[in-house]
Amino acid sequence: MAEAKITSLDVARRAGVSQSAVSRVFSGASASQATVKKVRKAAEELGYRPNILARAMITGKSRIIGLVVAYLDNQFYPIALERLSNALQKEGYHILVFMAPNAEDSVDRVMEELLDYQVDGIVTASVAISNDLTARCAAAGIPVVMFNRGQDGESISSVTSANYRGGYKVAEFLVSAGHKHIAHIAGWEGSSTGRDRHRGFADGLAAHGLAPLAVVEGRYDRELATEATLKLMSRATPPDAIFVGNDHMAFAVLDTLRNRLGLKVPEDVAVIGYDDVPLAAWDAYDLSTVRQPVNRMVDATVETILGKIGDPDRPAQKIEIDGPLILRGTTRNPEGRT
Amino acid sequence: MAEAKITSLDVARRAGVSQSAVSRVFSGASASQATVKKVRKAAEELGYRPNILARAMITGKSRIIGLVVAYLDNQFYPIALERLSNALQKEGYHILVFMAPNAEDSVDRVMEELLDYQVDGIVTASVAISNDLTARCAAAGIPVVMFNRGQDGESISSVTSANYRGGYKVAEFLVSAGHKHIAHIAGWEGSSTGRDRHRGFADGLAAHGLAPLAVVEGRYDRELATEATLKLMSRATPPDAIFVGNDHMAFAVLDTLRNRLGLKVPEDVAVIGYDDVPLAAWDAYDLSTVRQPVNRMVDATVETILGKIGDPDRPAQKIEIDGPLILRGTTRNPEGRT
DNA sequence: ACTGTTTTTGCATTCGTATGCAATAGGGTG
DNA sequence: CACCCTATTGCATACGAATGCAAAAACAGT
Repeated sequence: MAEAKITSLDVARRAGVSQSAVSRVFSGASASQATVKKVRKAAEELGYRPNILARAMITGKSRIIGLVVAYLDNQFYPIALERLSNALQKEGYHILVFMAPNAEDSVDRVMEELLDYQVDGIVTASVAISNDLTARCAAAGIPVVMFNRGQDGESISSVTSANYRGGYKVAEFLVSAGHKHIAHIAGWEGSSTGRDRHRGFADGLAAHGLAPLAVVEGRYDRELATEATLKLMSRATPPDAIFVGNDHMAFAVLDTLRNRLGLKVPEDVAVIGYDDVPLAAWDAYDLSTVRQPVNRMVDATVETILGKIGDPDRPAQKIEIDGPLILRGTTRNPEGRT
Repeated sequence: MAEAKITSLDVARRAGVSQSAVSRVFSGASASQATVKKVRKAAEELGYRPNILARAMITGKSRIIGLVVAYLDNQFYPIALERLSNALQKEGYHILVFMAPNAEDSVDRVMEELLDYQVDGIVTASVAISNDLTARCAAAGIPVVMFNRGQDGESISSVTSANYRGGYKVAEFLVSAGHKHIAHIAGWEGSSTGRDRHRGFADGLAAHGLAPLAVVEGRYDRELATEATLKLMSRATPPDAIFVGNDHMAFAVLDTLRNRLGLKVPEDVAVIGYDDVPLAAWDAYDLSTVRQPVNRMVDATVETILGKIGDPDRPAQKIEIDGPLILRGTTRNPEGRT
């Protein structure tokens, strides 16, 4: 059990050079061919690898990005995480994960811990952060990007899909398909994402002189979505179409409609979700939905955060990426449309 | 824009004590009531928080656990990750995520990077590691726990469910339900998990004088599972029951049977999966499956890794946790059984 | 060959915190 | 009040790598 801690000094000695030479070889600074070769050889033989933490202390760059996320049971997030991690890994960064139990202030507490780790940047997913915290991060010079969530204020970057337009598209489509009684099981009014989809949807209906038959908040939760569905369908005039705030809830809605209520989708009720997670394309659900282009959202997130790390003066950006309506089996197509 | 880096020295000056005093207050060493109060106050006012990386350099403990994982689209893993992260967070540890693109040697490369971060321990999920690497970690004194995967050799800890028994149970159940032509869409013979389930299953059938009708490797992949299903069902004698290596594939199998082939489950074919991910309980699939008790597996993982961090001499443990067969709608019950 | 220029190199210091050691203060006892 | 023991405190150093600076070496030009 050789508790071998091999340091740059060990390598230096073996290669017959100074510690600084070793450092320069491994941090890509200038060094002569000869030393590079000697150092590489010695390092190889000793199994030396630079200590990232020590390096971080000097340079002030830890090459760690903190990710704050509330839950991973909605398939959208693990997939985003996977992509994000891969993309960052390619740039030499890694993700330190922090779960933020939904409570509001827990996010702040968790973010403080995050700062203790001297992360180079923070990505928050499906989570809101206090202005106080935002300011703290800005003061500490740590870029923050909100993923799939926006927030007021100039200073904070965010990457979302075009939620307002998405909601609007859904409304237009459902109207054009001849639906008259259109309900909405909303996400959560406390989230920009949910609000924007809702607003776009309502405006889209209004443009055709309609209004939502009813709006119930589902808070991105299966249970609540199930209840909402039951409630909606037991109305005197039940909806003939339901726009659901995200796919995760839409699956619960479909389960409820088909199995619990024995209804036909889309004949009795049409359903449209939001996200287009992989599961939406599986036969069992075959859900029509608005796609959030995860890859492009992730790319934009990486680009934004790394950009800001590289140039702290870069202003905050609010990026919105448009995604198409994906029509599958839970909607019926309007006349003359494919 | 006050690029404020507040250090323990700043706090010390403001509190009128030495830097060591501040350090002792924050690292829980002994200090008088008076100093603790003064330091706390000064720290509060300045917004001081200890720099974990600097601390890590001295103590050699980073309070970071590396997680190596290959993919997150099988719901089992994000959920395990969520639980794991929460459990570790409670103990003051955090997870640094490394995606290991499936290729064999990429795991090793990724683990090397991991070591650069001076992690206190490593958890690998659904991934195998070379003996060389195992040795390196042992030499560096870094505990490794394999989650949901075992490996030969004394020196490496692992936490799995009782896969052999699980496979065995499935066989017994299917036999008792009167099935005669039982096929297996296996996981991956390169994984202990897949092998054990397969072996248990085969032995279980053998105990009743039966043998699998056919075994096809699905490699935990939807596409392959779909192909396998088509292939199985086009045989002269198609199976009347299929045991699928995990739920993720089983969903593809169900989609194929029901939608593509128009068959009835369980009337025409019964299906049993493995894992019991949340989705298995959703109405659209309602999949009978063997439960892997994620919570207990995660608890065992945390306990093992932290235990080994606390006491490096603790021997490696191979923990197996038994999980029940969960009967839902994709199997028909044998006579006289609930 | 000599001077001027550029590249390489080593020395010494730095990052922010923890900790062994010695000095000091505090507290109790007779 | 002297004495001893213990609890606190500050000083100085260490962790491992990066970097400014100056010395040394390599190179170029005439």
